[in-house]
Amino acid sequence: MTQKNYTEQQRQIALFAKALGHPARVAILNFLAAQESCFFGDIHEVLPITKATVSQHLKELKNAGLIQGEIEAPKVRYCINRANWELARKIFATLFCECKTNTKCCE
Amino acid sequence: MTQKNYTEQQRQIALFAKALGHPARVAILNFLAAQESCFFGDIHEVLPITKATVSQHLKELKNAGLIQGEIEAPKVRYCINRANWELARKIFATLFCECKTNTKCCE
DNA sequence: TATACTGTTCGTATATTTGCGAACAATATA
DNA sequence: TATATTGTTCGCAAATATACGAACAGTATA
Repeated sequence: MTQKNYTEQQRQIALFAKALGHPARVAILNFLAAQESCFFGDIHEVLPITKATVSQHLKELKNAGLIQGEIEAPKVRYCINRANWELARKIFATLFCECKTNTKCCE
Repeated sequence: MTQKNYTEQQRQIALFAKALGHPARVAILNFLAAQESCFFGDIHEVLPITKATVSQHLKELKNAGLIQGEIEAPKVRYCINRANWELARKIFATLFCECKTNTKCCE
């Protein structure tokens, strides 16, 4: 089989999508997107999982570049990474508008 | 801990996102979205993985509702599920537009 | 300095994902 | 009827993901 690689765009979409691929992480993003920023505890409070697991999910979202956090001792403040959030918005919009026959999209 | 469940919307996003969470599946969707429909073999031809694995990825996309396939003996024709494609487009657009301070999005 | 508070990291168990070759099923063709 | 073509399914191995409690680290407070 010849070498058929995936494009950078495809890898980037997959990376963002993977981060969005768990309800807890979607809930975290919903929560963060609805406000300027908030503390870890506030996020933990609205989720049905332990703090260890919340911390893990936050780490993944951070690795994907969708959020960022900074220490504000003794708490940690989290917020959406606006630049990448916008990038993600565009990249997903592009993907879903690449449909040949759907007259309803891209309007 | 009280019961804090995820919303249906959050589960749906996670479901779609999970399906998009692998470059091969993104490539398949790119390929399918660019045309009316095509056969399994055409998809396999542009991917760097074996047919067994391609078949598996197609199954996942089908389970997520993003594509559909029908037998056209001895081949199998696949295409985007336009209704759910549009739903996905909307649901992702909504997610990414729920940002409080980003002036660039939702324009 | 001791204690409380806030999160992260570690270790572990379990489940899911990814990928492959081989076997299989169904139809088409020689 | 035998053989080729087209995909799917099976069985397996390796890698990742998910979740938890316990331990830990850092700062604030008594």
